[in-house]
Amino acid sequence: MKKVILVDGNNLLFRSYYATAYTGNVMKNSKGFPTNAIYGFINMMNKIISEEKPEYIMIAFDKGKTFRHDKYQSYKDGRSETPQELKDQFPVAKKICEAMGIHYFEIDNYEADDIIGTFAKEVNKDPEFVATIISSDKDLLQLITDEVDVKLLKQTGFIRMNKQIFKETYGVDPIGMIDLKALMGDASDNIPGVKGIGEKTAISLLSKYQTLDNLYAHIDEIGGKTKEKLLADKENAYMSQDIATIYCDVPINTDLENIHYHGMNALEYVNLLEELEFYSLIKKLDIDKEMLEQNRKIEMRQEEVKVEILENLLDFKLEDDYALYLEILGTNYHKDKVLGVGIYNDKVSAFIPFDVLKKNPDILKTNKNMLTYDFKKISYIFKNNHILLDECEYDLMIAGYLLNYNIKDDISYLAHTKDYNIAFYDDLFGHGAKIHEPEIDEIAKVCIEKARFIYETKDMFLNELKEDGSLMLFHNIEMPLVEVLTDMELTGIRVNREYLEETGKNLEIKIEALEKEIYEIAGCKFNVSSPKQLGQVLFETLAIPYPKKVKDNNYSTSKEILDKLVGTYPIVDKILEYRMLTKLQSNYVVGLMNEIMEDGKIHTIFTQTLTRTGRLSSISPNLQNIPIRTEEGRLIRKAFVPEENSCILSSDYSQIELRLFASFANAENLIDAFKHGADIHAKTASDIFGIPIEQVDKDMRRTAKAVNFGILYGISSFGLSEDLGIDIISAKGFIDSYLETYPRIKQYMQEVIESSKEKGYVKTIMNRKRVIDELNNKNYMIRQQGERIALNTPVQGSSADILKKAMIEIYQEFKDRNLKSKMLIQVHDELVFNVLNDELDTVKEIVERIMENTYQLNVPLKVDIETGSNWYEAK
DNA sequence: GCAATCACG
DNA sequence: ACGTACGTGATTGCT
Repeated sequence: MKKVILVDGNNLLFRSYYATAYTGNVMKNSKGFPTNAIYGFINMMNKIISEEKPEYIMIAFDKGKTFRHDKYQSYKDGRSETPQELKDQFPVAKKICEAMGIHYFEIDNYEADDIIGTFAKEVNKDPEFVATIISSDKDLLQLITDEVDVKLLKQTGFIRMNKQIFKETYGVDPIGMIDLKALMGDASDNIPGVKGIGEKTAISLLSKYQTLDNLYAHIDEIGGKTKEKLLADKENAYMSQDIATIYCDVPINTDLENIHYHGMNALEYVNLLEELEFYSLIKKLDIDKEMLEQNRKIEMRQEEVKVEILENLLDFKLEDDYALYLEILGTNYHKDKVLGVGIYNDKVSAFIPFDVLKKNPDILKTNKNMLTYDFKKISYIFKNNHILLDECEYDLMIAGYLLNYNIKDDISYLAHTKDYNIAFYDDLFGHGAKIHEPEIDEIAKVCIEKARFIYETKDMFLNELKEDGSLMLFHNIEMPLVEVLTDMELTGIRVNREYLEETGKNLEIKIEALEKEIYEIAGCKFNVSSPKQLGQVLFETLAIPYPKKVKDNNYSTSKEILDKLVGTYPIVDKILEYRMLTKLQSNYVVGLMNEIMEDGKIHTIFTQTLTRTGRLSSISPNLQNIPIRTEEGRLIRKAFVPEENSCILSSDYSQIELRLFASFANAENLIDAFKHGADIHAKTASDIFGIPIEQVDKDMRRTAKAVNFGILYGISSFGLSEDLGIDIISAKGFIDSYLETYPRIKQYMQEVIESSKEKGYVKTIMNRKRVIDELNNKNYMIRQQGERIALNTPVQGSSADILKKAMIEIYQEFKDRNLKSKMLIQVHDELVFNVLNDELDTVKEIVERIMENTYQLNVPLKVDIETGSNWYEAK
């Protein structure tokens, strides 16, 4: 059997276009050429090829007005005009087909359907062949035969329609589809059919009379209104039949050997992908990259860099500001091998291998300005290896981040957006397990290219920052923060390994016991950590009623669901406990122990250029999500201990986000409450329930607290009801009551949404700008999400701004006063320090003063400070 | 490599 | 009728 694939090209492109176009922002390359339909099209074609493994394949496209228009001028009337952005993509898609090695057909006056029909007919003639048609258009189902089936594309996935399934679904043979349409018409193609006859009647008529001809031959057997309708529209019925019939004799060469699939022309294909800027697709290709590189025309805007590898530094001197790029082998600069640095300015274009640099640790202390990409990485590595370094006032990674570019470790992504064609890191060095060290010449070249990119684009990026009004943020917050974070990363936090080991053993015992109990109740052994297996055991084997509507035939076993079953089914309690304990074990006991370095400390990396709000993130390991909400989890914090003669001090802002929100909205009522140091959730409860604050009970306070949180996130009655476990109506009641009580908040929220929609972005108090594409989206849900982002970002982002500013000032004051205490960790609204015992009072005073006063608002900022002999005690 | 889950603010 | 609170990271199971 030889497999033939017949693809409806028009259908695929339309689907791909509309699959993403509803966002209102069609994907384009940097030249502004729309690419979204092609992107989806390529992915779909790759999928088809990998799934079907065809020996023969062709794609058909529509061309010109079809013969159907001549016969029936209203054919396809009422369809909206094809958007120009989609039209533009057709010619390129055809080029892609050619490059992929797939023959495409377009014949004037015929639709893709007809071409496919013609090939299907050919396949039917030759018993050696079978065919599969790919489309989401049900019209093509009429072509189904014993040799031809249809892969009917759905929103997700597909249905394979063959003769048998078709008959079961529609009650007639596939060819009967035509007569079905003749009777019921087709609104999408504006085929009239018989007026007043729909799918139900049409199917029942045809299952009795099989064909249109036969039906009219026995018209007298039919009674009443149906007969009248059939007779009145007989002409339309036959005309519709004609139009609905796919024409299977298009004048083309149907020799199947012409559509034999031999695979792509890699060179041509990659050149096209490059033009389209589909770098991710290029990377996925499994081809000989070197051969390709040599063959393909590289249109680098830049001329080749000069590459000088310095094995000794006798003649090396830097007399001007310079860009420096440091390359490592991997993604974790705390652990991975350092390869060397590329250095570039108008006079120098050189690479210094790291071992050479280590032997000359003062060669880069020039008192000129250094320009960088990821200054924190450089400064960490230099300081860790006792290499002196110059001041840095410009880091491209941070500039790009503030400008809303998508920043990755690999500078090449940013470079490509500015037409610098620098090799991607993964292509040169590999990824994950396949990582390897290339020849030094290659490393040197790419490293210098990166330095040149930094050097040459500095003024341009600074200008962009200036236009956005973010220069202050850049110079006064983010750049100075680098040194603070470097110091925190270098310092690290001491960890009690024995304590973790002990905890791990205890957990192990409890987990094993629980496992046994769970198997016993379930009556079988299974992997409790597998949501799939667990779902089956709970809701099928044990037949526990599923508390929510079943989605996609899949049971969720999330905490949210299981919590509803707690107390009723003992196994559920045990599973939740099992989950909690295994989480502690794998993530916090084993996970943290693996991250302890030789000095007995954990050194996290603070990612400064990732979050969309301005917060930091913490990786390898994440020290911003150490448990605290449950006692068992919280005990993990006992493993984080101070140095000699020191204690742990934790200082966290009380309700900073709510204070900011009240301040921005100028909600006097709330601001006053904060000024008087009231319990803000109790105060809110008193206001929305309209009772004196003394009468607020626990439950009311809890409700008010949830509403306060909800407001910060851009509340919805559904979300609140889920959170509180109440019905949506009551939740809506609370929200309405809140907004009535605080009309300023309501007004502020409306203003934020309005202005953000107009501008397309929001800003924080320190002019951190977040572009929100979702705001003017055509899709309601996405627009709503944009509005929530617009409401939340100024709050979350300003809070981040303030804490960053405080960190810089605290760091500076420690330095100025020669304190030995150290800032260790930042957790969004909290700072953790190692404090020398004899510095405790001083540090407390500094931290509290700076955090509370670093930024003046019309609400006070308050911090709570605790100390202890470990992080657990400092609560 | 992705989805599900759950840890934090 | 939709599908639902903002921002993160690590581990596990599974394709």
